[in-house]
Amino acid sequence: MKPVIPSDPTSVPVQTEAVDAGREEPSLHGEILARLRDYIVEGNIPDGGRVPERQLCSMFGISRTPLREALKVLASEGLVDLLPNRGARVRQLSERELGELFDVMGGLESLAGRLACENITDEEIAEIERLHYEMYGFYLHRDMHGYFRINQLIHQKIVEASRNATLLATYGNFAGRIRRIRYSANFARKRERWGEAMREHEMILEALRRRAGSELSDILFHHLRNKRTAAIEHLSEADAALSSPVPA
Amino acid sequence: MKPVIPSDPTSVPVQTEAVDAGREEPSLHGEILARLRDYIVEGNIPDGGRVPERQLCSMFGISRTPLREALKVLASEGLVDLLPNRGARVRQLSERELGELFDVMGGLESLAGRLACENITDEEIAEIERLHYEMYGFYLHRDMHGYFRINQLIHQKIVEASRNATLLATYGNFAGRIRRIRYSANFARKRERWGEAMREHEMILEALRRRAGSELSDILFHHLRNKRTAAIEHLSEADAALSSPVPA
DNA sequence: ATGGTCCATATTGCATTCAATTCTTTCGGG
DNA sequence: CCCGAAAGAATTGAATGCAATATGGACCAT
Repeated sequence: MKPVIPSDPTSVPVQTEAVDAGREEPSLHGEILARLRDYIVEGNIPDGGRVPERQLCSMFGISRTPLREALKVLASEGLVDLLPNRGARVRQLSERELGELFDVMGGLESLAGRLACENITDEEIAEIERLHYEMYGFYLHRDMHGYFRINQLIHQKIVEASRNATLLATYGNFAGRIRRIRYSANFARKRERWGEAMREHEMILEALRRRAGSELSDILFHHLRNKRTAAIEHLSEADAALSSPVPA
Repeated sequence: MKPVIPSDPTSVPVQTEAVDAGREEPSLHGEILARLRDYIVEGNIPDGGRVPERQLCSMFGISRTPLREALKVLASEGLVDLLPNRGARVRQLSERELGELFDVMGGLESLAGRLACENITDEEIAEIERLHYEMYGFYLHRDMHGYFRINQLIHQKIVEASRNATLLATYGNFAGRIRRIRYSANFARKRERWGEAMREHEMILEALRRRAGSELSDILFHHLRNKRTAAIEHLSEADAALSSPVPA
């Protein structure tokens, strides 16, 4: 008889099944998917550029199968286009699609704001207030980088306060698709837009304090609408400058 | 010589590449993906049931590779869960997740209504009016099946009128995830809810006529909220009846 | 009889392989 | 000198193969 003692108490088999909050994927495929997504979102491949299967395989040290699986997923997420027999290209957003994305983001944030008003705690509001004033500081100092960082954080916090994991995941998805666009330089020429955005954020905070769902919903949508307009104007100008580098 | 006349004006070669509205995927993988998704959405596999790779392979007459790719995509869409080394299971929605889904749907429809007010044509409104009264007829005759069919069509038309292909695609995605739940029998016990829903639809139509975006947005959200409540109550009752078939 | 261990089977994850399509280069003609 | 065609190289899409892990059942000990 060999009283096979169950290894030892410290290596208790963790219950990876009953996790319902956020399902984990410790598989190779999952890791590759995340890494490839980051790689693309971070802009390592130019807009419309090919996604070199073979090269990425050796880069990640894997075979083509898991990479191709990841590509299919990224295609369904809208990050890349899959041209039959011609490989994957990082999807370049037309002006129209960019506008559509911003509107959907607006809808999601609008929803998030409404739900947040139902569920947010006083502590979370206090935290957002803190961030708000921090952001205001960056605004006063004209620190665009700091401003945007906190700005994203505030929006993120609101979505988290909605207590809706599905919404959070969807929001993250679309945020990734937009993040490829560098709209950080938006306020470079449009100072007044920056002030406007700051005022909108005042309204957001104020509505959140009152937990006025419908109002916050409206404010957030229009906030994103304005963001959209600014982003598209910025993009158009950039395009125009590119197509005619030396205007007469 | 053969004066290759450009066929004829009716069969102009369609540009399948420059299509930005809805990109096509004529590949085998794309077809399998669509077929498998339908297969699951239509409920051919029980909730939480295994998705038999090999069996489906022979069923579709393909090898495992494209099927596995499709499964990865369906997992990212939230239709199935991928357990490492243990295969795919059709995702069973907890009550909480179902509620989350309904809320997100509410957010999307809310957005769609707002955008629709900006873009809808008089003809489209007239079409929705027609559908509305047709649905009202089904309501009067207590024809639930007909009612639900037109109901879905109206919501679909509103989303289409938003002129936002991204939103339309996302909406379809979530609709598929919910469609597995049979909530057709919702009004069976709750007649008053049916009347309430009908009144909400009156308000929807009325706001749409006036193109009152914010209002319609609000109405649609609350409409979906009520749908959500009804669906979850229905589900809970069904569960309760299942766990204690013979109440004392 | 019950609980646990061990082994055979089945299934999964990934790598490799092969056919098919596309891209590139080179050659010939105008 | 430029353009077009054709062959070769490279890349993609899908099938198959193999190692690793999970599943199911028989067997043994208590």
